[in-house]
Amino acid sequence: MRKDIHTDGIPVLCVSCEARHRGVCGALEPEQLVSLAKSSHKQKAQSGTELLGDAERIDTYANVLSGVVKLTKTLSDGRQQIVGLQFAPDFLGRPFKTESDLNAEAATDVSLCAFPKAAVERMMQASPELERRLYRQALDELDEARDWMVTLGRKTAAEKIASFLLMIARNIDPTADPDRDSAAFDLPLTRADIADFLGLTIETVSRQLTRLRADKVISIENNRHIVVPSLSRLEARAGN
Amino acid sequence: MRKDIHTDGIPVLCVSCEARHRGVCGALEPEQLVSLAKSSHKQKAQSGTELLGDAERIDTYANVLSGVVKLTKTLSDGRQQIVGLQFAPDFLGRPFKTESDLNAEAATDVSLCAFPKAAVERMMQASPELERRLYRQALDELDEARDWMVTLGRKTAAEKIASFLLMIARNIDPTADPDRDSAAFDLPLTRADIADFLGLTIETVSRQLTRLRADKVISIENNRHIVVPSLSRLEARAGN
DNA sequence: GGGCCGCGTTGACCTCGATCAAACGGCATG
DNA sequence: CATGCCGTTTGATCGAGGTCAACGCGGCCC
Repeated sequence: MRKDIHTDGIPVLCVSCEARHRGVCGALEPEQLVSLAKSSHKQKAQSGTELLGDAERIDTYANVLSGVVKLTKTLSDGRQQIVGLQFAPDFLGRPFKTESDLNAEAATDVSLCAFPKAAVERMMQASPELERRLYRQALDELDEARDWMVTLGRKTAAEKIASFLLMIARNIDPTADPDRDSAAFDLPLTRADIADFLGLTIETVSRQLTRLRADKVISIENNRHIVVPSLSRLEARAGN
Repeated sequence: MRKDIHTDGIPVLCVSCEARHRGVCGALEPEQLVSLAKSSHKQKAQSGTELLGDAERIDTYANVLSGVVKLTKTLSDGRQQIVGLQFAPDFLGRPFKTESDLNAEAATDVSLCAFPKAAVERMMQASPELERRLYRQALDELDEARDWMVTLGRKTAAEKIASFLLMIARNIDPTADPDRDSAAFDLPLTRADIADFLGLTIETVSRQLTRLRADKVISIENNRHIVVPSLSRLEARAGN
């Protein structure tokens, strides 16, 4: 499934795009890939780095190769809301707009494959297949955003936490068997980030996590590592 | 601005698409329009009609010609959340998926211009310009969804109501001067719908509306007609 | 007319999650 | 080793918004 295409030793679009029908590889002919590759550069950013500021000009697109990127919006008085999480191999960018209205920040250490905006847009003109791929991702992100609207608007704190853990379990390791009933993973977000994602406070997040632990639905090691013995038992608490 | 193209007397894609860079007209050559027109049919639905059920097969797309369509998601215990509102001239449909995971319902009396899914998808293959138009709308809807996530997750009930009224004022009449400071309109939603949109209860919606009225920020006639003497004063309460 | 229904408002009360405050553990630094 | 910082947990209290209940108003049907 993995398509590591190399040009002059540079790995290009080098993620398993097929996993969730995302990313841009697979949409291009080899010679197009090589052409795009020459304008790309690999990029590392450690946790907390701002990748794109609000009201900043967008001049690059990027493929997330590893790690998690959080998209946030902030009200004038500082209240913050995470409006999206991008996992590998998601594509980071906003076509048809030159200015961003949100912040992109590395939630964990992140590696990216960045392209000049112009190169991607030229390639999009040339390859309807690429444009379609990006269109699909936009629609998938829209579906996800709408699912989260339900969580934000109508679920209790306990249900929000359960839903969040399920979402992470599903996204953090796209190669895992989708039919498995147990999972173990490191949380890519701090309690503060989780709170900003779910529209809660850190205290409530902490309390609900300890409650899930007390009820033996999860176990927690080192504050970050989560073990879920039964995903279905967790799902029963997500309120869907 | 208005492009009413008629074929055999049938008005086709007959809305002013340019208004908000939405809809599909303007993206097609006249002969393509005519071809699509032949497969289309105008459709009226009165308030409350379900246009598309959850888990139903999607076999038509439609352009909203007038009225408002609400997109909802429902949890198993009946809690409901509105995840999108479609105004004229928005396009209603979900490419690349055969099954819906949400409900579409006429919030007001609605008129639609419906197309068979297959016809639109054939046209999309033929016209990259049309696909791009739809891609743009998907990105716009994604931006809107993310804005609402902030509202749902981080704003108070009072701020939610103010934000909602502003959104309606901006969308209900796309021809209005964007720089005006006053507005008057009929609410396209019942109190229950507004509650489902904002993640509140009808009682809270009612209380916050009467509070805005008491503070002379709005006036209300017949429960539905809203007059906003100063949009900027309303905006000051939206908490952005 | 009277009764009913759908929609909206208002009041009294309660609960969930926010707020305020304190303390803990890990880790880096002097 | 003490010190401080950061992320997290836990406890005590408060309040915004939910819940429950009553009532008002207009339209519709008998």
